[in-house]
Amino acid sequence: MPNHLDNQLCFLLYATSKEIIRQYTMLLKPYDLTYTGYIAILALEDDEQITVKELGQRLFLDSGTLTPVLKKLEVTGYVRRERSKEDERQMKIYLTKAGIEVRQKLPEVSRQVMKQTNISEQQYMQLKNVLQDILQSDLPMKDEKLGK
Amino acid sequence: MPNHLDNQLCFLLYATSKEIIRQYTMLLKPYDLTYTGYIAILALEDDEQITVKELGQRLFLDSGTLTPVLKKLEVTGYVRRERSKEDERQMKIYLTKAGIEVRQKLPEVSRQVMKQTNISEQQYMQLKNVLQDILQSDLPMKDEKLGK
DNA sequence: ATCAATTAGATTGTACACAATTTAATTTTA
DNA sequence: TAAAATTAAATTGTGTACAATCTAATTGAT
Repeated sequence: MPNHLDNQLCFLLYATSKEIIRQYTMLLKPYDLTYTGYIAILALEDDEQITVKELGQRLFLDSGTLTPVLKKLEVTGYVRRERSKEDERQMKIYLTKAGIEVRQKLPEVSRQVMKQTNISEQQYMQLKNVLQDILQSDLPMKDEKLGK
Repeated sequence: MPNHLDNQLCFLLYATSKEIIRQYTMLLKPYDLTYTGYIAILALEDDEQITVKELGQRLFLDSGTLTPVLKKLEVTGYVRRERSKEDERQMKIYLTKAGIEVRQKLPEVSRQVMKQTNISEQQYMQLKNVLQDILQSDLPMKDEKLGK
């Protein structure tokens, strides 16, 4: 880690996040899942039907990212997508039986990656707390010109 | 933050990293810089000529990502790229005068983003230490099948 | 010196990420 | 209630990421 990047917290976050996601990506390949598909499946409850919008809020992703991911998960057989009858604009997303089954195996993947990072329980909690703080410190959105 | 993602440290890292990079991206637009271009410029020293490979090691990026970024920085006028005379395979990258100038303005961008995240000095240091630990805990590479 | 291995960077292909636009459906309002 | 505004999802366009392949240059081993 060199020179001016030394004190860049953002760069550390960015690089660490990428490294860890690479670990997940490798371990998820046998399930035919990418990291994005993985978090989408984790975000769905067993008997829940949610819209793309709500899923996007949980994952901090928009329809531009989610639509192709969900289409691929549908082809793979882990989710189904159905036009809502109450509001035809909405797509209802839900896990298939295969989706529920694969999700049960996923905690093992996560455990394995965490083991590799080799961080202590204390560090884990510190990290979690700080990150949650930052994420909740509602940062400005792209159209957030004038203060509310 | 919902259900099974609750305890996912990786997801927190991923989401926080994206949010902060979004802040940078907005503030970097006036300089015609993306976040990737920004870290590339930060990684270059004033009178240094480094290869794409070495820059990639500093940034955890490969030539597939860096080549187009560096070409764009060249068009914008912040860096120059020259074939090395000692080894024609290598490209030597270095900052132009404009690149050196813009880099001097960049700490202000970083300061502004950090201010928005609103984390304490103590949290900043905690975060930095843990992330450095993880990043240095050399995680397996893609071809790292057999030990050692 | 020659041919095989290695290396650097570029290119290709796949998969996000996200802004901006589009389309269709729903809601609001005059 | 008809037109205007809003909304949800999809689409389009740009810019990463990264694996895999390719090309050209260099190094190594005979």
